[in-house]
Amino acid sequence: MLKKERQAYILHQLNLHNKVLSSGLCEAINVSEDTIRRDLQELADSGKIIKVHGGALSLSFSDFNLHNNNVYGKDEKQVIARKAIGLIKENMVVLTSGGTTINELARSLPRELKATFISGSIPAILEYSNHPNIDVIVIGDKISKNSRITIGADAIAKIRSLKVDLCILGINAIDIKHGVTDCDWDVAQLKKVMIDSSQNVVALAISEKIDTYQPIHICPLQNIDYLITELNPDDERLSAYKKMGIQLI
Amino acid sequence: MLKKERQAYILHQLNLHNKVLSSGLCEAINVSEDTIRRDLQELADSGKIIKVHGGALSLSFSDFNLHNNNVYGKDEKQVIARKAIGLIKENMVVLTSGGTTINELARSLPRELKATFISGSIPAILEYSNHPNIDVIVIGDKISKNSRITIGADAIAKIRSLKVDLCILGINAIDIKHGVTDCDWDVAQLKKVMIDSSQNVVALAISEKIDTYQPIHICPLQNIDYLITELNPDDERLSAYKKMGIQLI
DNA sequence: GAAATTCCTGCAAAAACCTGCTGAAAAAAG
DNA sequence: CTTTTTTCAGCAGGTTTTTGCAGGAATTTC
Repeated sequence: MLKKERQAYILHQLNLHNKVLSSGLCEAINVSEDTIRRDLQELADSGKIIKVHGGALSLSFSDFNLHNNNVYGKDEKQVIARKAIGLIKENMVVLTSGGTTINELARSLPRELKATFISGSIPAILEYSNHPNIDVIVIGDKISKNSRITIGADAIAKIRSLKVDLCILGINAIDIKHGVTDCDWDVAQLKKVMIDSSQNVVALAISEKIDTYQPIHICPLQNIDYLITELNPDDERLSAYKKMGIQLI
Repeated sequence: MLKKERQAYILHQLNLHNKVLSSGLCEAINVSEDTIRRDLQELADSGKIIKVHGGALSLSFSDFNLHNNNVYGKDEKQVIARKAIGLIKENMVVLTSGGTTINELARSLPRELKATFISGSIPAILEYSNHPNIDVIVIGDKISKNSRITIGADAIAKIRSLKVDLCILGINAIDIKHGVTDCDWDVAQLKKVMIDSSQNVVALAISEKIDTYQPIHICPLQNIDYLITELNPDDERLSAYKKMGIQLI
């Protein structure tokens, strides 16, 4: 493994977990601890990381004002992201919505995964396009300031013209009676079309959104193939959804 | 195997695997390691790859952390950005290309400016969408890893359907004889269409790109209305362009 | 305060790099 | 069609980078 490559790997790990251990890295990359130390030293000298005894910390650890750190429920979302990644197979075409859970997913994609991602979410696109093996297709239209995704007739028409393998939605609310619901009309329209254009639909939600609902209807539960939360699939809070035929992960 | 052929092979391998080893290449192509080294050197000089000790990496490796911080010629680009902002009037619709100069422009836009920006450049879009008073319209299509802009037939068709007030291009090379030129075919196509769809065209270039040219033609000097560099408009290096009727800023 | 890590310094071997040179091949000129 | 010029690939040498290791200093932890 080349030096730059190693350092990129370290930075990536650091973005993901906010900390790395020298010991862990030299294990993972299979080089001597001295080499890791020197890499960390270099990265620290160029101001990309904060070196500490035994490893290093990400910069965003200190200035906790930065975007990805104060995401609400970050740990849960990382768990969800990891589970969702398991559903993405080689060379799939995947359509994703916006939202912080999706961003977490985008950031955690393994380097070696080859796939095509289609999205209108600016933060997600940015993450996807950092990945070397992922083709990214952008849904164009006007950007909605709140949600940082493209919305409008063009976006909807474009999505409608697709037929992809997998659709991964970060959802705002789901319950037995109303199905999947949302609070933003434009976003809801988009999600509807995304569901129609996909073979399989995956819903990502942290557990506190389970059994809640919002004013705008997106789809009934029948349209959802997988529901991913940070909970164990056997958790009783999810049993009702299992009965509806949704696969829990 | 010819030189061009070899280099094409290297680029191909690089697109495929994101890294190549000098040793591996000289094995595969069956030439001496020096030859490979010289090829890599050339490709690196023309900015197509990133050369590292032991081989080379694809451009998509350049982590955006590095992108934001040590942009080459950053100070000059900030000067250019400030000048360019002077051309943007209230409620204008502005089409912008990609490139680090444009990113600098996007970052420097005054908070109170109300306008609509249209672009396919991911970093630029991100900056625009941080601004409170700017409407952002995204040109959708597949993302080119090298340039981080959307390219393709959809993007071109979309741009062709527009007619905007101002088009701001970060340009790669300009000289009296060839006009505006570039080294990336896809990018050149986009810029051509952007120029056609705009009332006025502004070219941004740091002075060292003045009087240079690249293989792919974009437009003759007649199509350019304004040329902005970090130099004083009266600088003698620019006088030839003034004579051609281009307004210098 | 002692044991265990981790860190730093210097060193040496291996790998990769650069420079200048040479002869061969291709391109341009006559 | 020949001569000249230019470009190209390989080689020799000397230099730099990278990496792992050893031994001692510094830091953490219990």
